[in-house]
Amino acid sequence: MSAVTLTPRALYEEVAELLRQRIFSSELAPGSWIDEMRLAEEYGISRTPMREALKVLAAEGLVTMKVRRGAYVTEVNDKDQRDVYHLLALLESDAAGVVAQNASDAQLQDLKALHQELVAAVHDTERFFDINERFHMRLLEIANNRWRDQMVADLRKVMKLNRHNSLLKSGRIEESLSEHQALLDALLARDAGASVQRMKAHFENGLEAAS
Amino acid sequence: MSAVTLTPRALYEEVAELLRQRIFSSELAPGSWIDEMRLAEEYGISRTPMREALKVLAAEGLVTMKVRRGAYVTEVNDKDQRDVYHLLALLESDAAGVVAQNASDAQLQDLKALHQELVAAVHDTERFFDINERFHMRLLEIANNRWRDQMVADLRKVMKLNRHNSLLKSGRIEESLSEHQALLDALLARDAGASVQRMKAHFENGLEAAS
DNA sequence: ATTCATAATTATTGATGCAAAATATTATTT
DNA sequence: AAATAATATTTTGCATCAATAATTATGAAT
Repeated sequence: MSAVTLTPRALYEEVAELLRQRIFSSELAPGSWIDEMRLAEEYGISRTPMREALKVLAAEGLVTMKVRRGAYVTEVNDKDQRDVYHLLALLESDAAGVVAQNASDAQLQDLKALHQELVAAVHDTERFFDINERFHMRLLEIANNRWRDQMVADLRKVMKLNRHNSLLKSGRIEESLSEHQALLDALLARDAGASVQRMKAHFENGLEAAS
Repeated sequence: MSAVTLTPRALYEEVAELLRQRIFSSELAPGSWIDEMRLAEEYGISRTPMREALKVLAAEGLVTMKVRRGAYVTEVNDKDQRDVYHLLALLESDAAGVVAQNASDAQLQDLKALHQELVAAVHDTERFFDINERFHMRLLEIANNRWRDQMVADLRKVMKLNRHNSLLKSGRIEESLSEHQALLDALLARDAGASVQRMKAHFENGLEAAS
């Protein structure tokens, strides 16, 4: 009869997540106006948590607020796409350098294990993307800078706004894998400079593929 | 007699700015609970815009929301301080590299002019800090990446939380000036690599001084 | 006397209502 | 017929109100 605490997160957090889904699925198209009242009714909630959710998304860069004109889904043009990519490359390659220098042997082995999972999933696209994401996240986690984690998370969300989505096109799996291998080698050799360069190269190739 | 309400910003934006001031002045101390009702009464507003303002600050990292426990001023320990500094150095030094490569001659002259103002203000601490800030902002503006601008702005706000505040201690004005000079030289020579290194050095020295 | 449970108080979170502002539409005048 | 002004409708934004959850204090039982 346990009346479970049905409030793991606040309502506005819950709503923010729902809105993210609809934005990423292009159900809410970039540039389009967000009818907060309509959505609130649809979800069966009031406008207050809806507006708070919109402000959270605005902080993440997914929506932009115009004074007295409400919320709009952020439009990312090609330049924005490149700019965000540039920053992701910068932040993650720096993280790679930090990991090469400071990670424990156990942590490096952890990354190696993840990479081997990646190799095994080379023919399962879905799974490959998933593990790839986990590899990058694990690396950031080891780099141990919560402020960077937050920024990378936000940038990755913005990245998903673009139609040529994907930090990884399906045609690029083999190349991506060999780039990962090269990165892992540099990390295991504890070569910070090489790790930074390899990660940067990994992103630059990714951007080219996305254009 | 035009009592124009002239709403440049929404009320919650206005309130957010007021709260920032009180946080930076340590009137609202790190770790302390923010009594939203009391503050709303004090400002003579309702709790709705106050709560929206708090969510904006939460997005910036200045306050942290705890579920069903309200808002707390973010505590930044020494590691956080170093982490944020590290990211600022990374982002701004990258910006310096971009400027060295892509800025127009007129834009570089603009920076040079600002630097000369800086030299002239060497004995006016207040003014020196102000112009220094403008130099960094101008450089970012020229680097022309709005996502980075947003991140740097947020990081600088968080930086101000710490008691050993200052991206620039007053005892370090002369050193800081010569570092700026070296940076400017690299920029004018359009040497991207050197520009990155000089900016990074500038920050690393700053961190040392702050510890 | 100490611990556990229950009740009360306090503060956050969600809903509803109202006013102001902006935009669009219609009517009137040139 | 076109342009400008006025009105009406739509929507944001702020305030008030109600309910839920958490913490603290008090009382009872071991």
